[in-house]
Amino acid sequence: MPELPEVETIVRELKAALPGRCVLGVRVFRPDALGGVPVAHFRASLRGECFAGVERRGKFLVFRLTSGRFLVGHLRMTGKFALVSRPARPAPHHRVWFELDDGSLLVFQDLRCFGTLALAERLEDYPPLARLGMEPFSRRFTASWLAGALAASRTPLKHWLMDQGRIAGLGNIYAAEILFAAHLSPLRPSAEVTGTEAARLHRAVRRVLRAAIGKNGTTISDFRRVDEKRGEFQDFLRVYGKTGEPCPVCRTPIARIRQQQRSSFYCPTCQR
DNA sequence: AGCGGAACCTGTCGGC
DNA sequence: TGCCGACAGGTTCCGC
Repeated sequence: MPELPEVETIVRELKAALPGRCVLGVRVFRPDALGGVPVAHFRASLRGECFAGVERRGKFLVFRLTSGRFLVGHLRMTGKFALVSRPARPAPHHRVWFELDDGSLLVFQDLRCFGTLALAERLEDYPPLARLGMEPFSRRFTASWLAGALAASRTPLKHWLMDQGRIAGLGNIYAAEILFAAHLSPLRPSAEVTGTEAARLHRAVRRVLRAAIGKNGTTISDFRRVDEKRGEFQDFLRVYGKTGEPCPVCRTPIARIRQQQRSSFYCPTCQR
């Protein structure tokens, strides 16, 4: 589910509600969400903690706690955070409850159980975060940086864009949409991208992500915002999931291929 | 360096 | 109706 725009949407909504709230209690219904950390330790560490802030790094959610420590979450395919009033019992996919001091509940739920929660003393000590590459909205993400980074690899563009160690936050949907916007084939070896094309790709990355954030992300089947509302960017997708439908620019049927065990969607005419 | 495959786990959908 | 395979927004690890 969640790529950068969906995580950004959730972070913005949590940021509006969570800072200042404190954790009265933690209930863990699915211990494997904790990446091997013993449940007792996780609960004891968080009880009494207060939220100071919520940020996004790549597709990770970073909860800054008043003690100076961090709770770091990754939603993988089907994870969600929701702020709800406390139900009598956990819903089927509820994994962890954080009971807050205003009577509300921060719920981590995850149908497929790929998502993770972790505690970190310092962010740089948490390897999954340390491995991440460039933030697309960082000032250091420039067309010339992109051109140089692309030149260093021959991997196909689609795969290149989804490599979190290069640019952090792009997944299968937005890699496809960005390549369509940039008129570049997902199959193109990254080192063969010219300077002009790299500049086009750079603009497309920011333009597509900004548009998707503006529409609160993409809900294909089960992405939900913090308040259970759906995103709206699915109505603006141009190639993702559109196999056989006419390209919005040239009417060529959108093609679907397999790359790195993932589906890629593109227009064979517009994207070269 | 880069690729294919498998693994983690659950649910849905289409075909027969 | 039922069974079976394919597929799903992600990441990591292993072998070639």
